[in-house]
Amino acid sequence: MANDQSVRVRFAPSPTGKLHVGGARTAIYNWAFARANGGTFILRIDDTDPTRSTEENTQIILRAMRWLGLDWDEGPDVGGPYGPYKQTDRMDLYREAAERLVAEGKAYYCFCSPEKLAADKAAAEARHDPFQGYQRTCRNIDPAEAQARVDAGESHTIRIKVPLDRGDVVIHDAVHGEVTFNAKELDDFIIFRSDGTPTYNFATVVDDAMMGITHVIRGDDHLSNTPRQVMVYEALGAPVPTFAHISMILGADGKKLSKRHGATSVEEYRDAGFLSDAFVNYLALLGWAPDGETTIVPRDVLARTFSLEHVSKNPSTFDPKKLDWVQQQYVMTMSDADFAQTILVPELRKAGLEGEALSHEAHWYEVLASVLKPRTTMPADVVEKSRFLYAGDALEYDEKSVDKNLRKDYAPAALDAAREALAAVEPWEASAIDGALEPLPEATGINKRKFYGAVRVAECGNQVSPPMGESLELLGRDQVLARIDAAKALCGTAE
RNA sequence: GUCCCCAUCGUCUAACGGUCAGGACAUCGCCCUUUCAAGGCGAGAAAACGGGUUCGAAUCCCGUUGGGGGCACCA
Repeated sequence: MANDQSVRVRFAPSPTGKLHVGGARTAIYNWAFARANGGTFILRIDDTDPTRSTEENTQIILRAMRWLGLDWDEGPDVGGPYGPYKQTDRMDLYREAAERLVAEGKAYYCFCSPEKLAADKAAAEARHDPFQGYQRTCRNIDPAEAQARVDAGESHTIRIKVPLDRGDVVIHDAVHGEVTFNAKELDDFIIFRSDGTPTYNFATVVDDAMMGITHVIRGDDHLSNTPRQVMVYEALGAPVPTFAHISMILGADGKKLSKRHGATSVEEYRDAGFLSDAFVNYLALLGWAPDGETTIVPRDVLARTFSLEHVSKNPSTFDPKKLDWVQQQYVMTMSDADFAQTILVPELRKAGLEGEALSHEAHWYEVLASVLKPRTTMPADVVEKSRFLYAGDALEYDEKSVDKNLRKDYAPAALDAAREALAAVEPWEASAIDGALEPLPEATGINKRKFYGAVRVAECGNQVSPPMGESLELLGRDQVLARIDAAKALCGTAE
């Protein structure tokens, strides 16, 4: 067993599906709690349900955890002193633990058939018995006789023997406080199935006990299982860890988050282009608040300041709009070079606008990054906003924009003035370009909005575009002048 | 049925017996402005209900209602 000084926590997903947002938040809290307390974060794969667990899902979960940036100190791939870290590799341990409990009289063999169990339960229901658990039929079979029946090959399960004098079970939950379960509710539940595999409530506790887990941070849905698990800890003679049951994550309709609410798995958010920092930030703050003000908590701050005291008891609704906002906050803190390298260029390549060999110098992408950054939430947003830069002479004009900005009597004069000024700008860079254009509306007597509107549509093909100076700088003087010439032809069609 | 959990703006939340119930997202308005953003300023918006306890309750207690979860040889 681990020494009881240091914090040891674990995240133990079942590989029966992808890692979903609720699980991700549980993982984040466990990780952050370990880091904030100088403890150990363990990843364990709870795959005792062989029919639903797959190796593929395990790999998907590991990949998702890595993407989230939640590094684990012990786990299936990195090993550790308390391995193995996959329940299917620990079957012998469960068997030994169960047999030890039987030998110590803390568990017993049960030979009741599923049919008898069902009948007992129906009878209890019929007489409105408040106790609907196992009737303890096999509890008093003589151990020697029971062993003989087992040896003879009779089908059996193993049940925990809840002490008759065990009083109410009181759980000290770090987020819920004291939770009391009535002793009468406890029944002698099955810890080992007739097929020789352990049940979840048993395997988990054996693992948590053997791995020296000090704090069990998990979903609310396990709260009602906790007294059962406490029985196992006590039978095992192991210290009961501190529990922290965190609430569930709901969809906008207040129902448990599911497919019909949209993306539910971590990898869907990754594929959509969310920054893992932003995603972790958002999830961490869904149900945890360091104070009433803070909205941005970078991962390293989370790892330093997370505490269970501030975890909320109420279920929280997943709000995609706020996730978007957090994402944008993170995007805006990126440097131009970083944005260019990690978001802009990859997206341009994905869209086929750039090939493996880049068409411009690094500086060009940084200028583009600087204007696109405050206009970007998702990485893919940059593509449409950059397209005009790659159109060359085949620029597509937005019909409505042309109508409103070029097919006007003032447009030719505006374009002529702009062309003359732009032909002479030195050096060819944003501030000089803006400086050269700036006096022209007044000089030509054309309203500012109209003037810039004409130039904008001529250069970008649309009345909505990134800022003028940078756009023209990126286009290059030759292309800028060529587009003005091309646009003048469009002006001619004015009525 | 039974046990357990939960209940502050639309959403995430702050406060931990005394505040005009604060912040953030979203919404709306204004400002900035050559478009779109970004940014700045501002507005509307909350204690589920009913009883107690207390000089005083969002905060403590009880009940009701409403949501959620467990009660499996699922995890």
